[in-house]
Amino acid sequence: MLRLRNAGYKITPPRRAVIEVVLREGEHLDPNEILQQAQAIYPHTGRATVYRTLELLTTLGIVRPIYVGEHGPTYIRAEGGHHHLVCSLCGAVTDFDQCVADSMERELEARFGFQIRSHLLEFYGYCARCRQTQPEIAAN
Amino acid sequence: MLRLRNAGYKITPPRRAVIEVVLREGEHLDPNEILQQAQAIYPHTGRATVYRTLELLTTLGIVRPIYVGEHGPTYIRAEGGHHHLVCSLCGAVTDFDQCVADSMERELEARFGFQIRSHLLEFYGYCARCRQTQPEIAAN
DNA sequence: TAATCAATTGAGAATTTGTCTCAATTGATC
DNA sequence: GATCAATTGAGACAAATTCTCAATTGATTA
Ligand SMILES: [Mn+2]
Ligand SMILES: [Mn+2]
Ligand SMILES: [Zn+2]
Ligand SMILES: [Zn+2]
Repeated sequence: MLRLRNAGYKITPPRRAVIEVVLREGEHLDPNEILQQAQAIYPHTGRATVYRTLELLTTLGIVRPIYVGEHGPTYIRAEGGHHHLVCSLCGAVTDFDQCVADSMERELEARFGFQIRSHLLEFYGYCARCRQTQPEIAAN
Repeated sequence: MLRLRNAGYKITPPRRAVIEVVLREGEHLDPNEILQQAQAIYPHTGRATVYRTLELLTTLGIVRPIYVGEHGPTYIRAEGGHHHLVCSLCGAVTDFDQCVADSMERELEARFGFQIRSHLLEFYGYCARCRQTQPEIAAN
């Protein structure tokens, strides 16, 4: 909200709604779900505006699209870090906490002149359940 | 290739083509680009087959979709790790080498019964160039 | 508070992506 | 070389995303 205003963008009802929805804790929502939930808050919200707002928020580093599991992109808050264990078979995503990435930020910023705002650390493999049900694949 | 055969799948010309294209070093290609390049190798390659092959390769943990920059999903080889610095403004992706993620694998595997095959570590923020050209946004 | 105006919006059309179907083909095994 | 389930591609279909443009509105100013 403040970030938006500071960057010179207007605060409008549909933008408020989209932001509220996407920043709700623990959500990994696709654009359609975001549209639905935003309309529950501000009924007039249009589809195009949802896409436009997601793009804007991404640009401002407030949300981030992640592509995981079978289908389309999903959006999560960018702030801080996200740490996922992703199953390549069933697409299940498990969050975990402790993360060792912050220790690298300073050096990367110095080396590349990059200003880091957040990160995403994902491990890919096979979840406990898929290892049981489909050992042939997990094995090889 | 061996992974495919071991998992009981046939080795076919379009599959070969898609694999060759996606595994080419440094490529982050979307399905359409993959189709184009695969057709340069094996002209008959069809769109549906590209999608089917990408899904299969993802399932086998050979490639991984990532969602970076403005538009749709992009595919990269999964093997080992990928380490990206992603600019939220211009979408530029810079690779870097040293990574501290491997040190976490053992513990996560033990804790979640998960079999880890690879990882993706991405830092988001603003690249040196965008910090210069659009200080208003990078600032706030 | 009222006027101003560039930014923003939403409906629907248009386009782009991704999925499905099914008859024809083919890789692997024998 | 014969066999057969797996795979393929064309094109229909469906879903996701972007575009267009007239109408509206948030923020700033008088
Ligand atoms: Mn998460
Ligand atoms: Mn890369
Ligand atoms: Zn699983
Ligand atoms: Zn940049």
